[in-house]
Amino acid sequence: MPELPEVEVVRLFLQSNIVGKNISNLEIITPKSFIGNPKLVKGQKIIFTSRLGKQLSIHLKNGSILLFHLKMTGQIIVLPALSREGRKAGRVSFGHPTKDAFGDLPNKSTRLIFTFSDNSKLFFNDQRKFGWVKLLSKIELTEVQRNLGIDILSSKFTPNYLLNQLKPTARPIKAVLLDQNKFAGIGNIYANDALFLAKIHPSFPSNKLSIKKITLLHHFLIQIMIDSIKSGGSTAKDNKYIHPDGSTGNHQFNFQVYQRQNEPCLKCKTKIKKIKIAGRGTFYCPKCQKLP
DNA sequence: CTTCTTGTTACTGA
DNA sequence: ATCAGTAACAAGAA
Repeated sequence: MPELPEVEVVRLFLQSNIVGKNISNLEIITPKSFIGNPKLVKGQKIIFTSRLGKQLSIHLKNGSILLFHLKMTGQIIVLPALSREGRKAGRVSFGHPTKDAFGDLPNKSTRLIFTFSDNSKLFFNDQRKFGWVKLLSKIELTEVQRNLGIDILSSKFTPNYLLNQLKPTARPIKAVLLDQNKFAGIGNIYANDALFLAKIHPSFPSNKLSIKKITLLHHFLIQIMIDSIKSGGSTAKDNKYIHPDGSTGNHQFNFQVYQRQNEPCLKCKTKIKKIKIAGRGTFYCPKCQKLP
């Protein structure tokens, strides 16, 4: 569920809240969630964060990188050294379950716990265990990300790049937009809504789009990512996305067609349809997004 | 009980 | 070899 905007909102939070901290401990509750040698993160200082598509990097002092992929239900939650109760009582919460907006932590979905030297903590929660954290060298990071396409917010994502990626295939445009090897960061929410904004039918053959439509699509893809980041990302139905402080995003209130099947189109009142493309739920307005 | 959902990868078949 | 479709993964909701 977390797509480019959600991962970017999390990154911005981490950039201003955990950079400079030292990792004093890493507790692995679910082994499959962590790939690498956990001993190598201990004592490491966090230098900066970065993001490519849906992947979030935390760069450590020794040059290695903690790479996060939240997949569908991953969460990153940062708790200050003192819990709310702890602050009230003047006690340190260390060693005890910590209560907050999201309930007790660690909880059933907690897979990893990073503890910092100031006793604040970072929890990696992931209900379905599809997400992961990898400890990588710079070379390994390059290798892992070698096949990822251009990030939508990169200056290299130009109308011409979009055109070149759409040209070689007649697959439905929506399926092509979801291909992370072509474009890093687009997921189901923003693929559906960007196509609506550009008035393109999700089944339209990728290689048959006009230059005009491609230019429009390029504009709206960037626009929707920026708008969503400003709104704190999308906390949707059945979506586990929250900010690291436990608050929710607000872009779900701006959904155009995503998860709005049978509701009226915001532009023409026509009932939004739901179909399946490449095995994924696909939402569109049959009047605003016509096939030729 | 079964079916559906999601992002990504591995696999399968054309 | 290349491309496209789908099972698999996990857990919970409907």
